[in-house]
Amino acid sequence: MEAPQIRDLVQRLGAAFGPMRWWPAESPLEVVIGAVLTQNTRWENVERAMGNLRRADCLALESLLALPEADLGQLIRPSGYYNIKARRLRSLLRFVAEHGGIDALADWETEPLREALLAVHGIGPETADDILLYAFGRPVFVVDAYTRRLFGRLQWADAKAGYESLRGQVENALGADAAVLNELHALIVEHGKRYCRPRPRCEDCPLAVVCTEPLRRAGG
DNA sequence: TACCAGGAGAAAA
DNA sequence: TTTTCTCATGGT
Repeated sequence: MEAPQIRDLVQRLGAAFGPMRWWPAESPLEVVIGAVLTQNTRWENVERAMGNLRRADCLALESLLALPEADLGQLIRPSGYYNIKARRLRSLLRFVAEHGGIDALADWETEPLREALLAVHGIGPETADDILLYAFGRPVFVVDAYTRRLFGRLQWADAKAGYESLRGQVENALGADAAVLNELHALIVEHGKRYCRPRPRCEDCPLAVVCTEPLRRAGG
């Protein structure tokens, strides 16, 4: 994977799809919530769960933490894994509350904040980086299933490449530019949704990437 | 019916 | 240390 290739990818996908303006949320707290709910789950199902929270007037830190875990689980049920996600979400929200809320965390340096997020139960590297990039505007790249699949098909990285390796390569190539890293990840997801899943449409793909390998879960 | 989705942690090997 | 299993709803 070379820097000019990655910059070219941003250019081509940007020309094909236009600006993405991610993350699809109304506030940093909604980014935090959505980052947990979208773990291994279609975004459409996350939206159903977010809708339930909104209708229950539970999109604020205090109201969410006031909910019993079982009740929270029922509200987020459409996003799947609802028992696990209710616990993870409460762990994350407690972390936010204990450190003074979203605005207070915004004052943290990126690396300490990343380490602290990773120490929260249920927050792995992808979820932490979603939060860093889309809630706090930090220059980190999010490596997700779409990214692994596309980079694999472009033969830029083998399927076993580690999360930090891929993240580092992209960040080194594009520099510490949150706006560009934001756009690239959003464009990769858009590409995946339009041309890879649920049904491959390689004939229309602006990257001319062909789905050669079976459509199995890539990496982990 | 079977498979899959913008992961992460626990358990098993 | 690495691999496998588990969690779960909703769409195709």
